[in-house]
Amino acid sequence: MARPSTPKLSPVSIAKAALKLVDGSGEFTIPQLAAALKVRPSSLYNHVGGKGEIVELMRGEAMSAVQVPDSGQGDWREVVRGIAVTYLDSYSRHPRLIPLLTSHTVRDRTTLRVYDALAATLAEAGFGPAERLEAITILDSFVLGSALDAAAPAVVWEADAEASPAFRESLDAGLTVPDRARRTFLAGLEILLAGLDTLKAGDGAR
Amino acid sequence: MARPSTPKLSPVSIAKAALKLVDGSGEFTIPQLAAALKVRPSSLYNHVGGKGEIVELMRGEAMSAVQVPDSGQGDWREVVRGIAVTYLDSYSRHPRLIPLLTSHTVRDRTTLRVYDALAATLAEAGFGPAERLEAITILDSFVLGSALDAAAPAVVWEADAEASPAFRESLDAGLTVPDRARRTFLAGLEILLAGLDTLKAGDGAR
DNA sequence: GAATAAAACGAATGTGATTCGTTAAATAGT
DNA sequence: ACTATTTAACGAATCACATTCGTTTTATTC
Repeated sequence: MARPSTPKLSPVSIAKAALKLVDGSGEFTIPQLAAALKVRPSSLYNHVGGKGEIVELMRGEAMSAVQVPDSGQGDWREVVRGIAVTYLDSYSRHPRLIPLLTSHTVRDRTTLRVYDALAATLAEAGFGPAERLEAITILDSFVLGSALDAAAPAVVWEADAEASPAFRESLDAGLTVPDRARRTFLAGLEILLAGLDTLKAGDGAR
Repeated sequence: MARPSTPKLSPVSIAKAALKLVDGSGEFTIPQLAAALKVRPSSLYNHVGGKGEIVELMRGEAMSAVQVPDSGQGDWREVVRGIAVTYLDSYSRHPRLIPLLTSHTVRDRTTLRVYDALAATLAEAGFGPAERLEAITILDSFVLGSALDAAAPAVVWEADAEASPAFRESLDAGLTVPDRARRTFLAGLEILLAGLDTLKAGDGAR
């Protein structure tokens, strides 16, 4: 009952268990988590600093899958598209986690690596410094927003009695589409990729 | 001490006080809120159902500023642009509120009105039902993501030692730009507006 | 003017996050 | 091998928060 031969806990195992809870119910509590790990709540504090740190560990766990290409061969659009899709996918694997992450958006190593890769790719494609930042911000906003939308659809997905005909009709037509969120994301991404050139031609740092 | 001549509370006053707390510290608790209103915590429950409902009221309060045009005169881009900008602005007035909203799905009149207006405008512009939903989702994702980015800057706004040259250069060039977040949002919005036509030409309901 | 509803309060409950002291097992140092 | 130290579990205790309930007093309604 005191110290076991082989530790029952570790930061990673805690993060994984917490992630499973969040995937299931959208939230987690320390007692729940402890129960899932067959441990008393206080035991967790021998491995992690607190609930906030557990959230950070979950972020790391969810982002660990993101791989960025070695940079710069082929069309820049190809590279950026690949990064954006991977990025969204790793969010989408744990949709209910996203609301927890948005509370204190700390950027970790993985995320920074993504920005570096994007910046390098865009630089090579002829984007100036300020234009790069603009392009990255736009892409990032869209990915994050899309992930959020997939997690907790901004629209009530039932045709309310109060919705206008034009809108209800859209809901009826759109909701049957499988993989809707992802398809829509891809469509939006294409539009952005096609249009980012205008930044280049534009006024630079303004 | 019992029932006062003139009520000290109302749903709106509660929402406003809560909004003030959130604007300040990014969160709010019932005791805090009660203290700010010079009232005991339990008194709040005579006016609102619980903390979740207070969050919904805050959403309504933040959205109350959004005005949607009567629909359909002038270029649809003009109308959509106007809605998107107002939408972002009302989020941006209360940046720290956004994380609280993302947990919960929307059921708010005001917000629904915005979607209705968008749907009507796009319908008139020749977008089919499914295409409308796609366009709305894309725009909404971008606005929400941009608001989040403005709230808690996605990038660590100091050139980390670890950042690549291409990225650091971008930071140096971009961070001096005043009103950066908003300008970038407008640039991205233009790209989306210019590109949404491709959805129309596209495959419709697929 | 009596009955009812509204709006404040205080007390109490239940749960969650966190801290601390204790204990026993593993590990390191000699 | 023996001792000292660290590690990792536990239980008890604390504090804060969200919420409920019963009570009281004041408005409002009939």
